Amino acid sequence: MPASAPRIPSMAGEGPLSYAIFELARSHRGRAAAMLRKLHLHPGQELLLMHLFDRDGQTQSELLEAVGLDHSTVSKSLRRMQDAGLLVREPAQHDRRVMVVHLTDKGRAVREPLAAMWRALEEASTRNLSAPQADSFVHTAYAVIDAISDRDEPA
Amino acid sequence: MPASAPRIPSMAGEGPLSYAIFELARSHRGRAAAMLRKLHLHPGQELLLMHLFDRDGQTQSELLEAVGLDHSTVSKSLRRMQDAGLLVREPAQHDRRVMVVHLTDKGRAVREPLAAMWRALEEASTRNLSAPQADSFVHTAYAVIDAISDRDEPA
DNA sequence: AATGATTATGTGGCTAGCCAAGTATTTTCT
DNA sequence: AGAAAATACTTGGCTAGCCACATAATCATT
Repeated sequence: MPASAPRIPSMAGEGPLSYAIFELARSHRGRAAAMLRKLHLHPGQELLLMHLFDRDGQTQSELLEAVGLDHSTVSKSLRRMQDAGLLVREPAQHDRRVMVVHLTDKGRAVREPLAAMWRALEEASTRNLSAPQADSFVHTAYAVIDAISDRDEPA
Repeated sequence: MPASAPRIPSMAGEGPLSYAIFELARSHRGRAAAMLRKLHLHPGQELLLMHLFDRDGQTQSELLEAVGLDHSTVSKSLRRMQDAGLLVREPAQHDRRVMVVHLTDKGRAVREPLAAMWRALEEASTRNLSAPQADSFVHTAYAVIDAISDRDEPA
């Protein structure tokens, strides 16, 4: 029992849904991080790998657009993943600014274990949930994402 | 339109709920970070403040237990918050290991703006949601939290 | 063709967060 | 009392992630 249920500060009552998202994110990330560590991955790296599994040889820009993170974050993560032997970056021929990212054998080898991790994480997360309840949750989650990422400055 | 909807990698299909939590966490954190920046706070600091608003003069251990983060994280955050003039740390009289944390006037001044931020964040998050839908979402979120933070190693 | 803008990426600097190791003080145990 | 263990906190080291600035290469414009 490491998590030691955090106490809820009274100000959280100003935003019950927001606070719930907050706590959920922390729990979920912690759990995912523990599972990823067994695959020798750091949180966030699995996202890049998953996009490369879908299409190897993407440029850094394409990946960055796909994951939606800052380009500096992606740049640094990819460098560390290259250092770890998961992938290789090479400048493109027709445009020497562009870096093309290719998985290595070691990178490709993570595919099945990573898929298994997602299944295990999903199983753990939905343990207390009925199927419709999970569906509804996912649906609402995307509605919230739409609501808060729509425009930058609300007004 | 900064967010630029990230593409969903096919492996996310192994864990639709987990992936939704993932994306929701990122959107929500980004939005909260932007709002907190206007209060000159960094993400995570508001949690510590909120607990101090409930009870000033807590020890570092009590705070750490309350927020559920690593003690080193709390230690560093509190130091930076002290540097920023939000709070003061002083060793306790009866036990000189213990650091007692007190809000400064500047720290207390953040209370109302922070509460307003939570209300604004909640309003933005629930914009597309009916009240029962939001309630149900929160309920499910805590069910997921219970499920994944229950025990450390599932088996 | 040369200049200026745009694009693609890298670097530095900051905070959050974790783990592991270290220090200091108190408590416990022999 | 003295030694060992537990407690409270700090520090160092690492990655993620952001912003801001810098660099290089391509494209556009005159």
